[in-house]
Amino acid sequence: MTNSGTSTATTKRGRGEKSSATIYDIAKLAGVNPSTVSRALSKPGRVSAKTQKIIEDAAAELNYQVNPFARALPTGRTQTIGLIVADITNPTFFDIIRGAETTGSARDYTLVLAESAESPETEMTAARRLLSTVDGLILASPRMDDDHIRALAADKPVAVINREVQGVPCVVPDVNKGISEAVRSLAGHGHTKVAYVAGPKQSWMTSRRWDGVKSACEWSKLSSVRLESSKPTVDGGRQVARDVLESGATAVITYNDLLAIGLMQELQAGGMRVPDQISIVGFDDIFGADFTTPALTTVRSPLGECGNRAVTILLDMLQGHDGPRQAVTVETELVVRGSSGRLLS
Amino acid sequence: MTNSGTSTATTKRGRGEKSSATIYDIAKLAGVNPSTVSRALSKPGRVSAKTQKIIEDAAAELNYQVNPFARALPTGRTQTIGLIVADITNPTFFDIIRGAETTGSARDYTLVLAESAESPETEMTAARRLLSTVDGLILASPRMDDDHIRALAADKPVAVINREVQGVPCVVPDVNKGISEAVRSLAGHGHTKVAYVAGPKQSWMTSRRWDGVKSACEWSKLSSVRLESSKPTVDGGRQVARDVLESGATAVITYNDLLAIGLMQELQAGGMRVPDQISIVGFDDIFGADFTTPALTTVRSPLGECGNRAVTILLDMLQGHDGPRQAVTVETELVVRGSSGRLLS
DNA sequence: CAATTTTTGGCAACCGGTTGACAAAATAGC
DNA sequence: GCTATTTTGTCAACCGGTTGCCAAAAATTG
Repeated sequence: MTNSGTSTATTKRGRGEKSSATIYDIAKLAGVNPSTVSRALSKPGRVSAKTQKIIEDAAAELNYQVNPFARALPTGRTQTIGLIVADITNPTFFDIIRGAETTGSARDYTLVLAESAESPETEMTAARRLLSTVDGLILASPRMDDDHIRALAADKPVAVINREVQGVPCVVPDVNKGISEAVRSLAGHGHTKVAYVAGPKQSWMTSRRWDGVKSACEWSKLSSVRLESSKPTVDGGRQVARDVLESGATAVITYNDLLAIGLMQELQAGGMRVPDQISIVGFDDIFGADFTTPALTTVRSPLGECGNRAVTILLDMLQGHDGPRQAVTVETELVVRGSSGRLLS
Repeated sequence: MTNSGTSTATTKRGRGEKSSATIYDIAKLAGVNPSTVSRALSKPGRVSAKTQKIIEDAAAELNYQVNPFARALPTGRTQTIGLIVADITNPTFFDIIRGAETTGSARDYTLVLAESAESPETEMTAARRLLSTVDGLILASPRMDDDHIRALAADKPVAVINREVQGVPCVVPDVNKGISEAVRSLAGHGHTKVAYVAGPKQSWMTSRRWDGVKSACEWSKLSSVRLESSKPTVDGGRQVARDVLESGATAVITYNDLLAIGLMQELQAGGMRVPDQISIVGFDDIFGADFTTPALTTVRSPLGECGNRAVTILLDMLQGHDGPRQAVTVETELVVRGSSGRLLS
């Protein structure tokens, strides 16, 4: 039925767009059927070596590039992966994006980025929209609930970073290792009371980290207290400074680095000497964590590896392998800088 | 790639993929021809009001979502924009990305992100690859040469941020305004010699900023000297500290904030008091610029607006309007923080 | 009321690939 | 040399939309 091999090369194709070579052009140049060209380009081996060479040479001569839409239509595949992050300007996601992009590129996949702006509704909308054009989806610190995530995973392969969801492959930093190191370090410096400044209420990682802090303090026989913050930002850290002082804690572990930085700035502005009078430990080791004076001690999450592993899992699933049954964990580690140390008064 | 789509879901449509409604399903339910459905959905008005309603109701009942590949094939349109940045983890690009994404979303476009890793070759490869799937492309601080950029623009609409390219629409911060404010401020504080720490040699903006610094210093009768850095990073700033001291300058303007931050850290580690003994001014007001002690004085580029304007220009071009003949400029402004001030010794 | 014009929905070709089915050509086995 | 099997290229239907062309129906005009 389709007999477009008769239409001329340079006009009327791709209506209104600049024309470029198609498999029909290659077929004409190589003297074979377009289906043979398609097979040669997407299933080498199904075509003889001699024919394969003729077609490859013709494709090179015509500077042929496959039209991804035309290929996606019959196959449903687009060689793209979607990645949704909670906040595109939150540096926690930089290395996740970087790791995902690097691994995807290595396997000829393009990354499409979107953000949820911390809203479960916006996140779901973005996810549904992306799912129609990508092969698989990664959700980094997703805000929607587990059922919604599983519903998405029923459509196409989904991987989650920074949260465990039953039935969906996940990559999660093992926060307990880094927290244990942090608490051990603080105990060794003579601290006896640790405050934990929490993150967003709907964040799975907020309570995970609090659980880790509590457990580690119990182990090291330190007392611990949880303080709420209004938002996981520098400003949120500033706002919680009074609560921290009133808590009587001499060491603070925050939900993320931004809170730690804001807290440090506010305490220093009030005359507190860090770490002489209070030690501060952040989380994630984000970009800018070492800009402060003193530089921030923090629990580093290997976020690049999170991105890397999530993409690897996704692409394996796209190739027919089952996703891992249990969450893949990556290790955190304490990065000691100047903001934590021995109490001097 | 392996053919994992061997299992069928419910019917033989979308081979191997989960089926969903198409215009053929709507046509059957509404009792009209598929072409009528297509017209109703993409050209309301070309169909009678009565038929339009029947079709819209049927589409809603079937939870119909247009397949973007199928639509892209005959029209060449995908409702996506590509954005290539030089370094995805360089905070200069965060607000560009944010501004672009926000404006794109508002007009129903998806943003596809890629990076050039500061390499003209990688950038060209990414650009060629993106151009086959997006409607238009934005290059932020591109590293490829002008001819290559114009070649891309010959294929599809292209807009450039942070650089002027003849024949291609550009959005460029007017660095001279911010630089003039910075130099005026330094002159007012009694400084007489300003060092400029340059950025990447192939960066168009490097020399633009140097020209601005030179001119502003001449105007204010300050002497100026240009120092090279090995890379536009915190480490690059550290490495140039000795050169800065040897130059005898009492004020420094750097190519970007990262250089300023590294420089400040190294000078402070060597016992210099900022700003009492040397003033430091950065550029762009990136994320983390106010983490330092003292917080960094910097020339803010309205990067979000750059992203915003570039998308607006691109989408206007996609709707048939000509791009602006001259570069669109956005104003920079000096943000005075603690790292610049009066000399005290 | 008839002729003319406009509106509207259907037909089918097309976008650029993929792929099952088929038959011709090539190869292997007896 | 003949038969059976395998290899290989072609045919054409398909993926899910779009749209030029056409004719029937509806509306308008004289």
